Amino acid sequence: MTAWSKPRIIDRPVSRLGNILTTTQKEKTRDRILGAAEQVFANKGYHESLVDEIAEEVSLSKGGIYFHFPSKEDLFFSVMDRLADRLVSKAEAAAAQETSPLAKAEAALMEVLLRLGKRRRLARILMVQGYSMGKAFEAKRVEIFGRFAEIIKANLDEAVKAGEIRDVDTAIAAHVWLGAINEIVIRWLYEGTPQPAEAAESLRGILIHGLVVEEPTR
Amino acid sequence: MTAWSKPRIIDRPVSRLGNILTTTQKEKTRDRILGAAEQVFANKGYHESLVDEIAEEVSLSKGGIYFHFPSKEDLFFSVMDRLADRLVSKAEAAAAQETSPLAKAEAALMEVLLRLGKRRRLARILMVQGYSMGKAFEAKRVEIFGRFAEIIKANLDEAVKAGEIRDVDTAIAAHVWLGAINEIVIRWLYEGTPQPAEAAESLRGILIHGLVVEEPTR
Amino acid sequence: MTAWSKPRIIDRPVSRLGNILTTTQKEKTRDRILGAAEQVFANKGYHESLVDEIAEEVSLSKGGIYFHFPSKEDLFFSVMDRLADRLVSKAEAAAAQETSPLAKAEAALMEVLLRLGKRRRLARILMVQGYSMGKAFEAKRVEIFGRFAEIIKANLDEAVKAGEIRDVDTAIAAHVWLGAINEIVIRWLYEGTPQPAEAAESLRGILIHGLVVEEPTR
Amino acid sequence: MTAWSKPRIIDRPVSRLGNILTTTQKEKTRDRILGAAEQVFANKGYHESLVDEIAEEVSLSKGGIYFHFPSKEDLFFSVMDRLADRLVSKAEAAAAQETSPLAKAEAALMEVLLRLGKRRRLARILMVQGYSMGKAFEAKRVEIFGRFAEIIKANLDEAVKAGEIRDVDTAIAAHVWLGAINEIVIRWLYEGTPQPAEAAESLRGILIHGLVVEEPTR
DNA sequence: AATGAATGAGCATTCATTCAT
DNA sequence: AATGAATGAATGCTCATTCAT
Repeated sequence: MTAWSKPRIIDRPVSRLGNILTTTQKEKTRDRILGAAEQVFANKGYHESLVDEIAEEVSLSKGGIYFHFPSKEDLFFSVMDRLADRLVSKAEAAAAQETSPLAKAEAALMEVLLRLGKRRRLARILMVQGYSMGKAFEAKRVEIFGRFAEIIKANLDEAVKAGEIRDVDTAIAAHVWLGAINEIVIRWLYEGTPQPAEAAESLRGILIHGLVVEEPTR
Repeated sequence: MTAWSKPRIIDRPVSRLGNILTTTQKEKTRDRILGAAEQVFANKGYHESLVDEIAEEVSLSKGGIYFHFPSKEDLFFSVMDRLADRLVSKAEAAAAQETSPLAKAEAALMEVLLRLGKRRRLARILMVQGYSMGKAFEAKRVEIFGRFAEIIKANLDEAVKAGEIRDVDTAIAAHVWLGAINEIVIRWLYEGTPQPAEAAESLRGILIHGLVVEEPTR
Repeated sequence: MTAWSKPRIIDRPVSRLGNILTTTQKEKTRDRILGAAEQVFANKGYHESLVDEIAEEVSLSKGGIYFHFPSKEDLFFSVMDRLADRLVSKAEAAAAQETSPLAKAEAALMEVLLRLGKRRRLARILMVQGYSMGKAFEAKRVEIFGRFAEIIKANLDEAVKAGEIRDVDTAIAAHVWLGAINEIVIRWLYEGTPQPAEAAESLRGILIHGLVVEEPTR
Repeated sequence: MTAWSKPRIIDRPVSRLGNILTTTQKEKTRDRILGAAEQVFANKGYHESLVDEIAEEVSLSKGGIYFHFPSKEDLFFSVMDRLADRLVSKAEAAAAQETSPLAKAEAALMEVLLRLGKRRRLARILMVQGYSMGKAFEAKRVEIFGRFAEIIKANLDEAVKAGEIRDVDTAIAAHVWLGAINEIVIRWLYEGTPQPAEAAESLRGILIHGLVVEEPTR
């Protein structure tokens, strides 16, 4: 935050370089729409959100929305993508902070959990609303979860190579982790407790413990 | 009206035992509707399923459906409940076969996983469609998952007491388990692989391993 | 008219013969819709007619219309067909009154002309509105005109055989006749004059004269 | 605005002759639009043609179109007028080649028929699309047909005076001729056969024959 | 118990037109 | 002269629900 306060990228550097470095007015409006849509969709779900409401939220006419997005459906997808992009970036950044593969995986996981735990809206859209539509939509949720799973899996693979964890099916493990997060977050969303941050420690214990080398006798 | 005033031959068994042992015609129709609805909902999701379609499926008129169920919403809930009831029973039965608490929990979990893995329809409705509606509906999914979580948790609690597993937050553990199942099943639903039965072993390894006593050094 | 006053077909003879002789309630409503649609379409043209208006005209809800017709487009086609059917019947009946082939053709032609000349609504829909839409619709107009042309042509063919008229291309002749009617009626529709009935004599003279073998004295 | 205040080099020839001999840039663009519109309207009909499409066709923005034409409706009218003007000129030129009144009328008629027969686009717009709109538009078609009718009628009147043809109602006769052309062309448009050029001889035979005083030997 | 015709509120999408630049 | 983002009125169609029989 503070870092941003000094040098700033100028809003409309009209240069011969074209749009490479600039954010056009059109893009800004598009972004405002995305923001408003995110809010409305998170609050009311896809079906109960009206294009009119989103338009009102951005102080734009309904037609204005349709100038930027071909359909309500497409708009929803764009919202999901934007959220996922951000979350993936954060998760990757968190992973980059760590050195050991297992720690990287763990960091990514926790980053996602805690971030979802802080932003109900984000959580609602990513975890829940993705299902709210026909077949076409469900695929989107799967796609996005897949992206997260990839990150986790890649690190787990490294961890296996490094001998940090047992030689389990890392793809399944990655989905187990995500599934766990999903469930915890949803439960929080609907029952209000426990907050993801509170559940984090137990969750980490169970998940990590499930993979580490020390073969339990049982 | 007038036609009804005369005595008519009733085609359903009227016994003094009341409805305890008999299945009235009405109940049979209700059940047929439920079955048809289950199919349609599973295939097309709540919003894309039309009451007309369900009616057609049961060879009943739309009005006929409404004689048995007050609303489409209610019908959907009933379908979910019926499915959940059955699944819970199976899970409990599976648990009853085992003796050690951990084994009971594990058995219940696996039963659910494998059963979902065998019936896409069941899985789709329970795992996915529950979200497909407004706020009111989402709660249903949470409620049902809660029932499963309860069973798991109860057994895990016993397992803790028995010293079979570490003293973790069993509520969270239960949800981790369910979340894992959920994710694996959804992935299978959309990507077709791995089949739950195939993933079962890895899954079991990871989840059980995450709880058992043998403290790993890490 | 008067003929109808005595013996009448009963509205709902519920017999074992089923619907063969009866007009069901549904069919009556369908017919009322057709009538209202005919009026609205004739007055305002296809595009400027609203389904709402038609509904209002029949005192039915918009949904009611859609219960009977799958789309506005289909409704319009049905209106055209109904009108064409009637007109074709009349034309055939008129032809049947005559004995010589040429007289038959002539009678059919005149019947159509005069009937259109009496009912602006009929004329507007058949002659003009058929074009009011995309490709799909234009074909309808062509189809209907084709039906009329067939009748004329068939009789002209006979007339040729009978030596009543010259051996011209009867298909073209039939279309010339229809084109002439079309133009006269449209002109009347828009300029109000001359009324088809007034133009009939001149028209007949020109058209028949164009075909007969020798200078007819008539 | 400020930029415009300075004197600028004008790229269009400004002569004292005004616009009589020069075609301004603006007029050229206007013409290009007209050409593109003609194409689009002919292909898709008025309602299904979008201003956007026409704009794209001319490589102009939608706003650009509106700088030259006040409305889509007006643009369509202009297209019709342009086409009609050309066709009228040709018809008149063709008539001027002949000497006898009847031959003049006949020449004009044939010119129109054959020219329409060569250019589907022209035919579609003039014969069919004129109806494609509300009341206001239909009048245009009537107006244009009226112009053609006038030419025919004037010559027929002369022919009557000259004793070439019978003393029929020339207004009606003119419309009969046009109606015949109309129908033949439309039939060709939709059924592809016979081509106007092929039908011309039969058509001429029937129409002329319908007017001439005695059985023409021709 | 069931039918099926009818309701009516609901809504996404279209597109000609405008206007600041 | 031209752009293109934005407007906003317009409207066909859907579908859960009702209700007279």
